[in-house]
Parts: sequence; structure tokens; C-alpha cells
Amino acid sequence: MSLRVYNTLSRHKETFVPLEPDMVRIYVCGPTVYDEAHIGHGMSAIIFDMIRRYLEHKGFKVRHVMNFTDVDDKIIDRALRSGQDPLQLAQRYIERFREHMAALHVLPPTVTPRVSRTIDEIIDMVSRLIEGGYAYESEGDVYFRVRADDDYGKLSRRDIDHAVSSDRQRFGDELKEDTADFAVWKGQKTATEPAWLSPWGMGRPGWHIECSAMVRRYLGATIDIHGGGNDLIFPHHENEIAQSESCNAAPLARIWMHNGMLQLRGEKMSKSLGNMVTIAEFLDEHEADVFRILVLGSHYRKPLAYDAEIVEQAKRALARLRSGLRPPQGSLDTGPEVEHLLAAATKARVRFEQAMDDDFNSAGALGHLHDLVKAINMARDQGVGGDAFTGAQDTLRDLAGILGLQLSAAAPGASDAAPFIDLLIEVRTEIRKLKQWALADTLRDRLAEHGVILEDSRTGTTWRWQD
RNA sequence: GGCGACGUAGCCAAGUUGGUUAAGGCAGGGGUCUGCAAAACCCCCAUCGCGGGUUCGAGUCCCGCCGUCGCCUCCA
Repeated sequence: MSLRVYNTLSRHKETFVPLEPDMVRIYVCGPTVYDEAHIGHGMSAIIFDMIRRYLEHKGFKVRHVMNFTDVDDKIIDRALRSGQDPLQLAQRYIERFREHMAALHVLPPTVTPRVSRTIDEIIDMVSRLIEGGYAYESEGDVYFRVRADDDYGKLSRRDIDHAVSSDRQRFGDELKEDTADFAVWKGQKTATEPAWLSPWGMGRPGWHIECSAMVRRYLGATIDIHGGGNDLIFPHHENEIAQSESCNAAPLARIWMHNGMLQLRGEKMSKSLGNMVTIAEFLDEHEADVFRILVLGSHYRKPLAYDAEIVEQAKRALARLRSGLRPPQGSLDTGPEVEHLLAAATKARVRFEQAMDDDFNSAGALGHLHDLVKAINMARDQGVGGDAFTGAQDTLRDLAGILGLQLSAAAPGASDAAPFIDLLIEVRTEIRKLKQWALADTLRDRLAEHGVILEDSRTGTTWRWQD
């Protein structure tokens, strides 16, 4: 079955056919690095990581490019206020970002270009735009001539006149021919801001041009998928399209994918509103898989309301998925129970793929994983073991892995305390044989106080760390 | 004001090219197992914001209304 993907440009799901068979070129807008990344960035990263993993699962070779905006007004502001070098400040947050992504098990993109290292390509592109009549210099700045682009506004579905009327009230920018025009190159205003030599004097790139230049350099004129948060549709992606398509005379991206916003207390979480939870804060308290389940548990295009309760629910859902990986308790390897389990594993695989093929419906896919967990647990209760059992667990691990879930709980044996806990359990087992229930229960309760959960079963006592 | 999205059980949420029983998770209730507990398993728990319309048939299409949210300025 073929993959269908919702395209913001057409507002429809389209059958996905890459330009080159077996190869997908994808560009995702990355962060402006002037502060700690928040879980909204994490959400976006996880969504595109899921997409990339699934594409790879489908057999595509994925060339995935994500930029770091390391030259920007806010970086400059922040740096100057604290007496730092803007590029060094950006460098530090790039490193932080990478650490956080690794902690969230987000695969590193194939290439992560930065504005500060793409200046030549940007200048080249700006020059071409000027040559083509799509941009003009004005006192050291260069502006894109929006009126020269006949299909400007096609992505965000707005017409220039509206943009103009709302813009005109805010800016009285005499340097522009038209108030809807936007900067592709900004002349240097003060000696303290980073600047590079260009045909238009010292200056730095406008915000949108970097992505156009990076796409062109690392992926070519036309790519398969261009992605980002839906808050980037206008003006950022609209302007990228304008620049790239005017420069290259080719479509920028076949498919535009946009994820919904993470909202906190009913509002979009953003740095400017100051209502944010950083990735570091989240990971201080919860595992990476919890966040991934939280994000992939709803559709990527929908807004996601974040609060303590959905974190708790995601935590439970994770524990539930993990229950499917507990060892078998029997060795039954033939019979209807085994057949049922095998059928469930096959069904899970098929349904998982169907869901994911339908515009990366990860929430539906997770549901099918839960169905498989139920079948595995039922089989365990029925005494199924052997290859059929471990095979079904492999399927679970495999499918979860496509979503980027680790599912590995902190292994009980991995702690220094493990030998002592095992010893206590041995002693308690003897106590239970003597039916000294009060003492046995006390032991269990006291261990629970230290986060060690004991579970008695016919085959003995097992323990695990509290979730 | 312009553009767009969303509204499914107590909570999260899938399903909308119309068609047998509206996924799944969490919480809750009942039961099995257990010395007890935990875990697991079994059973129960919605007619899809509201009002019209199209149709043999609509959560799924159309119109209106209400509500929530996003973009229109930097933002994943």
C-alpha cells in the first residue's frame, strides 16, 4: 500500500512519490538558537524524526537537512545584553540543542547547516534575485519584490493586498518599494552585530533566505518534503517559496508538511509569551519515551494541549506497552493460543503500516501496538513461550522502534543495589514459606518506599523499579 | 477585520474518497488469579458541539450557529 501525505500547499492528502525512486530529500526548519529549547521544539523534532524513521522503514534513503539559525536579531540582542559574542552564544545553544535531541532519541539530521557558514551561497542567491528583477538594493539592504512573484501567497492562501494593509499600519518603511516586501539582506547598523562583506556592503542575511540557500546547496532546487511548525507557514515558508522559486524557476518542495503547536495552559507555548517548559526540565522528571508517546499519541497536524495530566497518561501508556516485553511464564509452543498470538502479531504489523501510510497516523499506529501488547500478555497468561512468544515481542519492539520508542525500562540488573535486592527477595521467599505474612508484607512495603516494586507470582517473585 | 484549523465517552485520542459491532490508552465499576497486594487476563462504561439539509444510509458531505485555538510581527 502506498504512503499518503497531507500537503499544506494543496490542502489534501497526496500519494507520496519522491523525485528519485528510493530517495527522499527532506528539509525541516530548525530553531533559532538564542535560548534553551522548549518542549514545543521537542515536539516538532520528534514528529519529523518519526516521519524520517518511517520513510527509512519503507525503504527510502533519506537525506534530511535541518538548519540552525545562528544569525538573528534576538541572538544579537541576547548576546549584547550579556556581553557575549553572538556566534559563541549561538554555538553554545546549538550544542545544548544537540544534547537534548540525543536525549529524546531524535536521530541526527544528515546535515545541519548554519547561517554563519552559508553566507557565500546566500550572497549568490541574493545576487541572482537582483539580476532576475526579483529583488532590489536600498541603502545597503536588499528587499524581495513581492509584486514580481505572481503566485506569492499560494501556500498561506492570502493575497498581497491584505498583507500590505496590515503591514502598512506597523511599518512606515521608506526603504521598501512596497510594504509587503521583505528583507533578504540587512545592511549592518552597528559595529557590534555580526556582518559579512557583500556586494551591497557589510551586512547579514534576512531570516528567510537562509533556508532557500541551504535547500539549494544541500538538496537541490526541488525537494520532496519541506517541513516545520505551522506557525512558519506565513511569512517564513511563503517567503522561502517566493525566493527559491523566483531564483530557481522550479518548485521548491513537492510536499509541505506542518505540525500543530504544543499549547500550554491553553495557549501556544512560545519564548515571547514566557510560558514554556524546557526539554531539560521535562527530562529531569520524565523519560524520553514518555514525551514521545505524548507527542505521537495524537495526530501531528493537530494542536496538542500540554498539562500534567496528559504526561501522567503518557507515562501509564508507556508502562502498558512495556508490560508486553515481560518474559514468558511457560513454554507452550503449539496450539490455538500460539496461533492466536502469531495472528495478532501479523495483524499488528499490517495495521500499523496502514495507519502510518495514512499521513503518518502515529496515534492509530500506537493503538495497534496496544492491541499487540494485549495479545502478548494474554498469551503469557496462557503459558505460551518459545519462539512464537519472543517473535511477537520482537514485532512489538520492532514496530515501537519505527516510532522511535525505546521501550527498555531501566533493567533491574543494572543497579548496584540489585544483588542486595535479590538477597532480600530470597529471604522474603523463605519468610513466605513460613507464612509470616506480616513480616513479608513489611519487607515489600519498605522496598516500595525505595522505589522497588515486588511482584509475587506462581513462578516466584520479580522486582522492578517504580515507573 | 482577513486566512486557517479544531470540537468524538470523566480525561487523552483514532476513525471523515458516507455503509456490518465508533480503535487504543488513562481513570472508574465488576470478576479471575493471589495469603494479601501488584501485575496480567475477562466483562462493563460514548451515537460523535448545536440546528437544519442531501441520501436508501452521515461522526464522515452541504448550509447556519455556538465554542476553542493558530497565523496575519519574532516563533517548531
